Amino acid sequence: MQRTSFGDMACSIARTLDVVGEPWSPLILRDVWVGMNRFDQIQADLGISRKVLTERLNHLVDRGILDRRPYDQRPRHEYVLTPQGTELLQLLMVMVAWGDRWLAGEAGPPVLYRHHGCGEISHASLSCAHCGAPMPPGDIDLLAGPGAAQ
Amino acid sequence: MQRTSFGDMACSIARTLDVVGEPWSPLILRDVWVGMNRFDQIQADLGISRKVLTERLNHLVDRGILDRRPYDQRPRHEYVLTPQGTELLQLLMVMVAWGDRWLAGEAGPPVLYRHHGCGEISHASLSCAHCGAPMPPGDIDLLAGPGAAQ
DNA sequence: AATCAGAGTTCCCTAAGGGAACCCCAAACT
DNA sequence: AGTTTGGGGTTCCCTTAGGGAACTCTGATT
Repeated sequence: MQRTSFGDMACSIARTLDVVGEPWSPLILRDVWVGMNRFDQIQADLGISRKVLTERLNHLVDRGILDRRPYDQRPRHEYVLTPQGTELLQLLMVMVAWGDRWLAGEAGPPVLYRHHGCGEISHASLSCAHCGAPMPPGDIDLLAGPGAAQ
Repeated sequence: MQRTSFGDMACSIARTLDVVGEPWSPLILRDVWVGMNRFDQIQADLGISRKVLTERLNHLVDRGILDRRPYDQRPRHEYVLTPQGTELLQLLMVMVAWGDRWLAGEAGPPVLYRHHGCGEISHASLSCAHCGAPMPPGDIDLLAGPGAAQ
């Protein structure tokens, strides 16, 4: 489709999209997260075309999000999250929180999250990494950073 | 490209992708967030094809993320975030945090976030909406919810 | 009347996704 | 030994979405 590459933009949103912004990628990460580590498992679960799944897995491995490792003498591998990939799960958690809130409808959320810390069903919300207080989008000023484009 | 629709899956990640998962959509929201509210502004800033921008804007308006409103007697409109759209910015903030951490490189992050609450340069991290403690992805149990597929 | 500017349309071309069939390889039957 | 099985992909063709440039429409403005 001769798609524009986002990787070269001076924008961390665009750069992140360059890694996991392609169709299916977040869903593949979700599957790996919940223990579907093998090609055929993921393919069957998502109903994704095998061709596209191959492309996405290769891309995620290339970008350091997934690790491909053998689990048998035969040429069999499974995919696991790298530390970088594990941190990406935060993005999925926020998507879940938003989707649960606005799109779950009558039936309610398809999956519930229980927080180990307090043992309660909950969801993710954003807080300031510095002071720990809530940090909604409106409570932020944007300033040019060192990597800003000229 | 006869793309599979994610909207019907019993998964809040897939449903959220159905709203903002298409190429460019998060970047369009970012632009609107920082005050680029008009078609030509966004088009010039992103370098997106006008055709695709039209499609994306219509989709985001249809899904209740943006509001299209006139600002002149002439047929001129600008796009603003709805409450639903404003909450989606959390997703962008997490993308920024991740991209800043893993992809900013030597130059450092292109944009800095200052939190109103504490006045410090910071970034978003996830906490439990129930108890307020940090909630990394590993500290969560997933349980079937009421809207789970059979 | 002619021009202008914002906000799209239209058209063509290329490339990406879907889908089904096919392939490769090591192990496990028979 | 020969065949089957099953994971993990390739290959091929078809359709459709994105890129890009040109064109249009509509009220101002000159």
